[in-house]
Amino acid sequence: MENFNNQASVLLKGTRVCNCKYSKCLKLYCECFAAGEYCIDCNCNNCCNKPEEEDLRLKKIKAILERDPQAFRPKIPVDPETFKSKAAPHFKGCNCKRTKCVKKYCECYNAGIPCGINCKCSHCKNTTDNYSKQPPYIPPLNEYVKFLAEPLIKKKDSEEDMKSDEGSTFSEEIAMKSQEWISFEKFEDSFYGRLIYLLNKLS
DNA sequence: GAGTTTGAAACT
DNA sequence: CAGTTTCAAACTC
Repeated sequence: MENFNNQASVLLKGTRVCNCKYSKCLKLYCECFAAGEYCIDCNCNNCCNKPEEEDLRLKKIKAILERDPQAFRPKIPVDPETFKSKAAPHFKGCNCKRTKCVKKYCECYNAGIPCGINCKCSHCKNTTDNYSKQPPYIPPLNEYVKFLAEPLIKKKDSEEDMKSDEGSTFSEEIAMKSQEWISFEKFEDSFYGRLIYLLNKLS
């Protein structure tokens, strides 16, 4: 936990730059906010996604998580070594209707991954045969996100959504994941570590 | 660079 | 939870 808090104390900034005008960078529309990062050197207006507005920022994060405990879970599997998406399905899937998933409006196409079983798109051309045979992508829960999301899920969801807790333990679930997820889990550890650290400051 | 299109996120 | 609105990025001209 010590190491994890040290990680959390530094909100690493990626290469993204947002241009938000109306969201104050406190909604998931903002790429930086959605990634759990402060806006640094962005082109945004009235930005509140910065250390000076931390109280407001944390309230917004908490409100979003109340609505959807998975909201800040990375939707695209990312290899932290290369920062490139891995060949696994988008967590939520896309819902493209007009672009056939061959333009960057499509989150899957934009991430360089084919659409998969999680997608609800129409007339999709962003597919591969191999890919459609893959099982559903269920992002791994690490100890951090379990700590964060469990109370929210309990409050929000029905008993059937909780049954995985009764069955296989968290560590067993992780053990069942294929080797390719390991680097992604490390990525999540870092991301959720920061997030939970911030949430702890709220309570 | 301005205006349009698009689909995720947010809201009702 | 389905329909609508808001939003910022992608795209077109």
